[in-house]
Formats: sequence, C-alpha cells, structure tokens
Amino acid sequence: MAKSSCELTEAEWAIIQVVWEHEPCAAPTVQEELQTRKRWTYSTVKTLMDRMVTKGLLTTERIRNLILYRSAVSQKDAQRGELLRVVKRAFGGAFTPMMQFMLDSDALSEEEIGELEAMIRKKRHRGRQQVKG
Amino acid sequence: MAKSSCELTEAEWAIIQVVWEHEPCAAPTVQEELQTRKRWTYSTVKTLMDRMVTKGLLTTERIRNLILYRSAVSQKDAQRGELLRVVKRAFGGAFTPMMQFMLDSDALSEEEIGELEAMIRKKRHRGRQQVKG
DNA sequence: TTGTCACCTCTACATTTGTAAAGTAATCTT
DNA sequence: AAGATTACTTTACAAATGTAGAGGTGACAA
Repeated sequence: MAKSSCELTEAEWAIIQVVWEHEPCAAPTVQEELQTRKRWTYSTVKTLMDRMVTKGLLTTERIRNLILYRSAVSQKDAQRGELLRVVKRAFGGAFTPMMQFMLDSDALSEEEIGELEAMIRKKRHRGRQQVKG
Repeated sequence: MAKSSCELTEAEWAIIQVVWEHEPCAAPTVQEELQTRKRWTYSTVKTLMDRMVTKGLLTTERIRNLILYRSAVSQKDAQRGELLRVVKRAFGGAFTPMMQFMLDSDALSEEEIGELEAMIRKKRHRGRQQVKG
C-alpha cells in the first residue's frame, strides 16, 4: 500500500511526474520526456529511478528485456506529504497559520481568493468529501 | 537585504527558529535550546550555524570572545520560500490547485475551514494588504 | 599561576543527492 | 551473420547534509 507520507527530492518529483503520466513506462521514455526541462542523460535518469525503487517510490516489472516502472505512491500522497512537511516545518504544524500567511502575502491574487471562496462554498454544499488514500 | 526566496533544510529550520526567538544569540544558547528536540552536540550545532553563515542565512558579529548570530532571512521570507517551493514542485506552480487539494483532503477540519472563511471575509473588509518584503 | 570552564576552530567521516561514463547484452537491420 | 541500435548494469565521483571528536584560547577562580 502507498505510504501516507513521503519525501521526494526535486529530481524525484520531476521523474515521478512523468511516471504518473505514462505509467507503466520505461526509463528511456522518462528520459526523453524530460529532455527539455532537465538536461539529464539516460544514465542519470536510470540511476535516479533505480534509487527510487530502492526507496519504495517506484516499482518495476521486467518483461523480457524491458523494465517497466510504475509509481508506488500516488500523486495525492506525494502532494499531501509535501504539504504536511511544510506545514510542520514552517508553520508549527497548523494549517490555519499557513492559510493566513497565504492570504496576507501577495501570493494569492484577488482572483485566486475569489476562486477559493467559491471552492469553500461548493464544499459546504456537497458536505464533507475526503481524498482517498 | 533578505533574499525573497530561500531553501532551508530540516536542520536549518530547527536552528533558525531558535535564532529568530533569541536573536542575537550565541551558538551555545541555540544548542541548549534544542537539547530536547534534537540530540545535537555543541559541535553539531556550531557547524550547522557556520554553514548557514556561509550560505547567507545567518550573520555573525564578534564581541570580544563571543560570537553572536543573527538571522539574515526573516521568518516570512523563509515561510514564503517554503510555500513557493511546494506550490511549484507539487502543484504545477499554481496556488488554486493547492488550496483545492487542501479543501478536498482531510487536512483541514471543519473548524479550520470556518476560520479560513472568516479570514477571507476579514480580508475583503480591509482590502488588499501585503506582507512586507 | 595554574587549573578549569566556556566557547571557539579545525578536521573528519558517513549518507544522500546529483550527475554520468563505460561496458554489456539483446535485438534489429541489411 | 555482422554491425548498429537500444536498453541495461556497474562503477564513480563531487557536492550537500548530518553528525561530532579533539584540541586551542581566553577568562576567571583558587
């Protein structure tokens, strides 16, 4: 089962994002996909991916001479992990101060705040809905 | 001037938080303060702090035989940096999806959502207000 | 004035992360 | 079947991070 909390490095994020999109996929695919953003060689990508397997972030299945990779953590789990880490490290573990910070900073535009309000209203209607996982 | 975006490691967060609270302060103070949370020796703390000086996260002033440390980045800058990093890495750079995620996940309690609504309303009253640099 | 205390400096070492070259094996092409 | 192509394996190495021991120096106490 996917671990509910995980830490991905910058490089790992780049890779797993491609995996999520092309799953199951081979290392060369990932390398090609990242070609423009990152200037990594095949070796680099493969090494990173294999380390991610060791860490339990990806899984592999060998079919003949091809190795297919799959993600072992969902995007939601990864996002949650990232968010929880920040909230814990930078905001003493509480979400409200973080939200407050975002509202007070210029991080959010008027428009985004509008959207946020709308999202809240919509949520109120639907009632509670949880992310699985 | 403080850099608007910065990356702090876990250890650095622990340290700079003590510095913010006791500024200006000496390394032994920080070590004592962290004694319980982290089991670091004086050497460890001092090394970390000196590396932070090199990185421009802290500054020092020598008074006789004592070295006083001060933060070179404000808490707000550090928080913003952390937040921006997550939003970029995990949410494609847009705040709205991140907010949406928080609302949809069980990260926020009903109560917190209520507080959030209140914060938004209050903000509407005050009009736009920015966090200083 | 000599030992002790507090604080500093220097050096070290393991682990993780980023990056990749070189070599090997299977497969495809002609 | 030999060369080219593709994908995999092994090994390496530098920088960043976490962690700390050993030894130096100035100040103060006895």
